[in-house]
Amino acid sequence: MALTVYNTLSRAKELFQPIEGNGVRMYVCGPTVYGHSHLGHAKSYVSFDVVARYLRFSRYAVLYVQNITDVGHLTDDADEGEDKIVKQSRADRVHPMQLAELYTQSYFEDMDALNNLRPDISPRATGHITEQIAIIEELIRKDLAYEVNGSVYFDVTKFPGYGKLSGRTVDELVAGARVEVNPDKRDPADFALWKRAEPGHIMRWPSPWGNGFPGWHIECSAMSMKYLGESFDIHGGGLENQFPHHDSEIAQSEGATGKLFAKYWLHNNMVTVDGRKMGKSLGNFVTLKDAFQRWRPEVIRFFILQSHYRSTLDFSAAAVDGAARGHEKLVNTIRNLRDRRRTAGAGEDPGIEIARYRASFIDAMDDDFNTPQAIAVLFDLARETNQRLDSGRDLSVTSLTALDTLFTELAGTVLGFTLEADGHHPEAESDPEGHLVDLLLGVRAEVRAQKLWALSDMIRDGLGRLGFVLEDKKEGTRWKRKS
RNA sequence: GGCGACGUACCCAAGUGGUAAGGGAGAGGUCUGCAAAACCUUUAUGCGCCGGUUCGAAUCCGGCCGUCGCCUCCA
Repeated sequence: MALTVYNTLSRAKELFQPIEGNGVRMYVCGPTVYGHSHLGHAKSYVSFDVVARYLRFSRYAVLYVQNITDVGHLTDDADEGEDKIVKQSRADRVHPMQLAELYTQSYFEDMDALNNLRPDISPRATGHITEQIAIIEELIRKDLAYEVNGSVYFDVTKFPGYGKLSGRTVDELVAGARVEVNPDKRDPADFALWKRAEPGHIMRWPSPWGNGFPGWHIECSAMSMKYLGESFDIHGGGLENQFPHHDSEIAQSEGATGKLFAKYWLHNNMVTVDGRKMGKSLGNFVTLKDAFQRWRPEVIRFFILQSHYRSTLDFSAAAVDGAARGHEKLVNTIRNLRDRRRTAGAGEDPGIEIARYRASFIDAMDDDFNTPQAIAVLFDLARETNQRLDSGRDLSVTSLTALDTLFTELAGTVLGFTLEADGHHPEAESDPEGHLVDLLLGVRAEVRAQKLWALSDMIRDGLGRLGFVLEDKKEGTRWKRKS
């Protein structure tokens, strides 16, 4: 089977085929940095991280660009529209660039914690004003845009396909318009490419139309085409950005170049709370920094990947707790496997069909990145692995290593899980706390040899209260930190 | 009003024509001094409701009910 992806442009799953050879050029709409990232951001960027990881696993040469929007994201398109970063920076009494810097760093911190690989390029919108102006000039030259009072608007009536991504027509847009019509616009559906800066507006750049700042949509066109070329393979982003953002990107880019902009459009669905979208408007969002207080970042990642990227994911503490237990089961399996391998010799082969599991996993991922299905394969593999480990048979170090490699490849390389227990790593023991626990366990082993169970349980309960979980095995006692 | 999704067990969640994955929780059991971990058994004659097509439908078609998203900013 080959990789198929759901393309929003055709509203169907299509066979994935890069425009040129083996290279995949991929652009994903990054965050507007005026606040800490929340679970919704995590779903989007974990999803596309897995897309990039899986493409690389499938031997494509991926160039992944994800922008940082640090200017120009208007609260609306009317003249009252305000730059969200400017607005927040005024509230916080800091320079807009200071605010953008703070939340850019916060964003990377959170994404690193989630084990998302860094994009190959993370361009900033403010660093690409020249490129944005160039596109706007080209659009004016082609009569697809017009200047009014120092602002420039895209004329949607001149671009016949406007709305093709979201399946809208200009007529429908006008009929349902909820925004007061800006008198500068020729058509109510026209959108801003460049806005005149009012006196006192800090974020401003010189342009052929006077001092101003870029509109929201143009930065993605500028940065994607600069680094990926006029036509590239994948454009990703959140579902809610289909319109107007992505339709406008298509109009600007294809209007300027006359070429296909992006071949495949991938959109991830929303995180909901009690069935309602988690977002800034409703104020019902959970920041990642808060979530990480309660759950390990890897658990959040696991929770996200247990649903499909195109499905909504309903957040509740109970649901994440459930995911945490499932995640722990996989962690325990890896631990069981590695513990056994340390003492294994030239035993027998357990007869687990590694190739079959690998193929099932790939089938799932090939089907539009079906990570819930892929994780189900991992659970099946985990059950069979534990069965063999419990069977009492003497398993060979070779076969155990092969299983470990399989887990590391599928769960680790592709899905981005380390699946390491948070605690005892006998090979690399350098933390004093660990040595103290080991010391206590040595004492407890003596106590247990004398069958002084009350004393033994006292140590176990006491360590339990301090956050250490003990497991008495035939080979000795094992411990880990509570997750 | 327009456009688009979704509704699967107590919870989360796959499954787009062939007789309901996986995880959590619950119940019972094996192992254990007891736990923990792991394993085994078990938990939806049914996939919002009503019709239709078909040998066969959670999956296709029609209607209805409900929830949500987009049409202003949001991943």
